[in-house]
Amino acid sequence: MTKHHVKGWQAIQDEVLRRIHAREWPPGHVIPNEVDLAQEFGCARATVNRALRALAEEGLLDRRRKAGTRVALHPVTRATVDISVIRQEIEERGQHYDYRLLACDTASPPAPVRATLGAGPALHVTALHSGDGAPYVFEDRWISLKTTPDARGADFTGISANEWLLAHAPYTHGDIAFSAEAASAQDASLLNTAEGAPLFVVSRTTWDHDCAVTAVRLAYAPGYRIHTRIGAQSDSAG
Amino acid sequence: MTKHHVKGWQAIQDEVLRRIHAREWPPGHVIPNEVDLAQEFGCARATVNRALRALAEEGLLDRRRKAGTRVALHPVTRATVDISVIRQEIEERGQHYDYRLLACDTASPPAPVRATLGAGPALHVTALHSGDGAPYVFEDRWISLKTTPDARGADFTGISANEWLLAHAPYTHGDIAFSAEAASAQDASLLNTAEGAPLFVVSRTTWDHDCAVTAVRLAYAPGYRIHTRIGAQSDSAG
DNA sequence: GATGTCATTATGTCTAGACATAATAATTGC
DNA sequence: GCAATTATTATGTCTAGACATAATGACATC
Repeated sequence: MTKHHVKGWQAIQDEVLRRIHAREWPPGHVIPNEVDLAQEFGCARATVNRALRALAEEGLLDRRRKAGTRVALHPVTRATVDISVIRQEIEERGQHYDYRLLACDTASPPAPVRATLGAGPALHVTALHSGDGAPYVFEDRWISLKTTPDARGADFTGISANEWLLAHAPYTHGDIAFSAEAASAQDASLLNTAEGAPLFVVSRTTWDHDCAVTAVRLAYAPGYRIHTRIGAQSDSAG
Repeated sequence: MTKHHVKGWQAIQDEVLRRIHAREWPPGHVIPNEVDLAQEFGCARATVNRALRALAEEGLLDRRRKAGTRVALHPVTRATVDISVIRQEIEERGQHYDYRLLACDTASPPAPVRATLGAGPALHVTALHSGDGAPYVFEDRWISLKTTPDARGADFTGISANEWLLAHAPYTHGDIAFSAEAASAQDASLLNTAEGAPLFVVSRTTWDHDCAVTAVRLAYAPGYRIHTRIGAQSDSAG
């Protein structure tokens, strides 16, 4: 009813956020429709739509045609993790980046890799990325030579496979998994830790349409953690 | 120049994506401005804006006023991880959810927790969540009684602190870290594994404006992995 | 040469109105 | 009563035009 006459869709978002947070609109509550809100805020419906859509994308609101907009009942915490190039990741910590190629052979990948990468010939590249001389992450990668034949002639001593692929092999979608693994003998010796030590491992596979491009296992040195913030938005604590 | 006359902003997004992917617009390339693209696609500028803005939010395009829009040079892989309520997480795996409260005391939190949660009195809640009888995750939580005094009277035997807070304690923002830790003696006995075993650990702290609400450490049973897809969009493989 | 102003440019956002679409509610026919 | 049809409703999207804003480049000034 009150005309707030705020300016911009962000101000509307803030006000909606405030009401959710203040439990004026508790979880599950159906909020007024866009036309009513537009009138209340003294703006066009498109502006309200912009604000509500953004909140829905963040998982805070559930929107369904005809049914209306309601405050999310199971506010799924949506954490966005930015994964950059390893060199960049190390340099952002203010450390000197160092890279060492360990091996690079054409081989037939083991069964678990072959399951995702396909049966064709593949390039097996292993490398160690270091920060200020200390081992940072061990990269164990398989590149499909069927999808990316150019990789055969690439020289991974100067540029990491990580970055070479960035520049030469596009992909359409991928698949990431985070897990904790016990360090193998190889992991341990490379990362300068004990066998069996808990390592943070990122496993990634990328596809170009239907063809798998590369599968990589990144084993980080002990102490590594991925850190991210959730929301300047609101939900409920859980 | 060619009029494609596609329908909808998603079709425009697809076409832009195709050009990026086909290296017609390589990384770093400045793409035509919105007005020109709108003319090419035979639509309003707002529609082009919608498509490009979505791609920029995904990290694929860099947009700056006046400078124009260019294909991202360092395509940061942006993985969004959805973290739901533990009960839901287990039930989605088709398992029977079981919850057991281990302890619930008012105490002064240890230094590392106190650093984030503040010096006031806090409730220490520990619990074990299981799926089909097998231990799934060990929850070790501190709740600030200054921020959430109601927690003192709550009964966490029937409902987990995880879910109680969802319903009673709103938050504005938070902080998540994923790491790999060696199982402590307590972790090991509860999760039915060996001491020193690699565990996937999620550490989360949430705030309500300036006041910390709760800090929790979730130690998952061995084998746990967080899994997510990246992009139906395009980038480069890395 | 260094600095400050102004015009230009591309994106950012807003408006008012329109049609599309999906899901629900009401109504009709059997 | 039950099923099929129709109306209603709220969101989804698009349009054409407008002004705002930030960054750049050109020009003028010191």
